[in-house]
Amino acid sequence: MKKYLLKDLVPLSKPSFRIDYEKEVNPTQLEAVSIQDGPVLVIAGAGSGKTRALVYRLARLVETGVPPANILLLTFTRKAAQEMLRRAGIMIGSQCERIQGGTFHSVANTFLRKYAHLIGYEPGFTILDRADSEDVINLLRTQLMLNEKQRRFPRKNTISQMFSKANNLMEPLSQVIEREYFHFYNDLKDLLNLQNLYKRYKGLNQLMDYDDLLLNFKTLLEDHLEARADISQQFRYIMVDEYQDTNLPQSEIVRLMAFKHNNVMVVGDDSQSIYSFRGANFRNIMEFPNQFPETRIIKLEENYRSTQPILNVANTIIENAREKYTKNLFTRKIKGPFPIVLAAENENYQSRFIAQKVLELREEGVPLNDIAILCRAAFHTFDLEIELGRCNIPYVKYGGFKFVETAHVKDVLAHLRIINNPRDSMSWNRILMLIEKIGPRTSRNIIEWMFNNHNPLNLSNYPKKGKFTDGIIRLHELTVSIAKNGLTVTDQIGLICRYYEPILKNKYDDYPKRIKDLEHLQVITGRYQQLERFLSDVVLEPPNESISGVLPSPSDDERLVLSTIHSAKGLEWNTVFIIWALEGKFPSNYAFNSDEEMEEERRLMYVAATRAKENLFITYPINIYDQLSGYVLSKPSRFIEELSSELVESWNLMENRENQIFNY
DNA sequence: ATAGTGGTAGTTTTT
DNA sequence: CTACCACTAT
Repeated sequence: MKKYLLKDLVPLSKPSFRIDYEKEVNPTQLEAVSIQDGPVLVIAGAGSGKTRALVYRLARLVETGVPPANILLLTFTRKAAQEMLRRAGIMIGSQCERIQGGTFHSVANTFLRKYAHLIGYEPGFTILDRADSEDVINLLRTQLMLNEKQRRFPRKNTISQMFSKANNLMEPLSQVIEREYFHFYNDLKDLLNLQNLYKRYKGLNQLMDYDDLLLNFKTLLEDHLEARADISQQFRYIMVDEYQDTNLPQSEIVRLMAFKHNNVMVVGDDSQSIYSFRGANFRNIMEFPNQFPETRIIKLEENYRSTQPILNVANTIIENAREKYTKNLFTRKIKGPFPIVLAAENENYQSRFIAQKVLELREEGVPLNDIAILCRAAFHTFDLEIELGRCNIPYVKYGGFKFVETAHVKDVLAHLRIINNPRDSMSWNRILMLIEKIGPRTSRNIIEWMFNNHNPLNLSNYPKKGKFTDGIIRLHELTVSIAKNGLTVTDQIGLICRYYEPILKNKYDDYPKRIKDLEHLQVITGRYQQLERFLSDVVLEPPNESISGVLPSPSDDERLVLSTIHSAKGLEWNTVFIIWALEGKFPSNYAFNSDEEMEEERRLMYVAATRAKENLFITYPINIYDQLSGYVLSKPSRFIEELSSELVESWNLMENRENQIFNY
């Protein structure tokens, strides 16, 4: 008798997917992708396809029937979130856009406005960026007359860093000062006083700084069960990218948001932790399984990005770390050019080398936007930018000063802020001081008068007259005209600019450039219907490009990338140049105080090196006089000195009449 | 008393 | 390029 084999039943519970996950991701990635419930920790080395894993998991969750609105994706920038959602959307169709995504700060902002009343705030509160909060601190410091003392009181940005460190580590200020700012320990009393005053000021004026967004959100979740339950139910699946760079308040927020279900997947790489100045600690990632007991841990170690010679360099850099990390990268791309280390005589030679090499690479077919110049600090590229300008090489710069941080843009924004939040006396102060004959004293008098007895927006009644009276009346007319209903944000900015332009021309010699910036700002507002949304976004998700990149034709998309290493996180290029690999620059002078900081510099170098796919150039100028330390810097970065000659090729720069570069 | 100005020194990394 | 201080002008 013939036997006929009956196949196993296809289990009903196994849904059929449109995407063939087995084919699209490797077995380890698949494991991460297909876990649906419970806490998961993915340790993902550089270039190991962690974004891919996240994107496929998003798609898979949606395919199994999880409503997109119930998924939250927390990333470092909104751009990263949007990119992942876009990719997931392409695979499975449109509904992915309903997945919520963004930074901790932007999610906190959304819910703090929704539940503002629960923690004693109005939904229209103003968010302070770093410069704003420094301004407030400065104002209060002057009022306490702390800067008139004989002894040296810390500067405003130092104070703000102290406060922020205390918030992000959730430690008392005294402890932070004792450990990291011991030389100011004598001022502890005044600093504590100032800290209290600062808190009170923010409460009275409906202000929150970056840290408040996190801490107030955490408090909201802790103290208000109904809010916590709402939020936890809404986000039944939470994913967090770059988990090694989250700090204590952030990990608490994750824990609280997930309290109903514990469906949390975090992805990170302990050897890429580069934000300890913001309170992040790479050991936190190891704490995750303690916070969520049933955690499954998955390690992604195969690198799909770089060639073996580049990985050899990267692995060596990280192997020399004091503390051992959890993995070692390998790749199947065995062959590739050796990374090149190049010493230049001075900074300008370094710049000229890069410009020339970039043009050569372009000739060979590498598009400009597949080449990046990475630096430790944004100002390290100043000389290079001049050289690129001379050679007509278009570029974008990421990191460093942003255009929303420039004085003229802040001035205009301050006028908008008082419409949205009339109690924001920091912005009032800023715009009043722009009026002629109004300085700190008069500004303070006016603000006190406004808040004590009168409607803040009715400025023109200010009883005291002076040379400034005309100016006050004009400001009042402006506030009335922009507060009218039915105006778009763009209209409002237009009115402000008309009022502000004469002031601007008076204040700056380079006003034509600044007027262009303001026009650019007006264009950006075209996307916004709500003033409040615009004001939050400007602080939380500012256009990442620095000033210099904004102006030259943005339509031209083939541009060389200049970026700080911090801003290069998560990105990759065919060719990467790491510049200023010099003791004192990279590692930075500031890192010589402690081992921990030096180790972070090392991880920074690791991050930089692992951005490269094919070509890696590490360059440094020698014999540079550093005004800051008073030393001549001439030692190549320790991270480069450690690399043996089998790992890298050394080049020397020589000049001949044609300025050609020869292999040494 | 308060506003405005000019000179000098110090400049990391980001939400 | 900005912060801070000292000085001058009103």
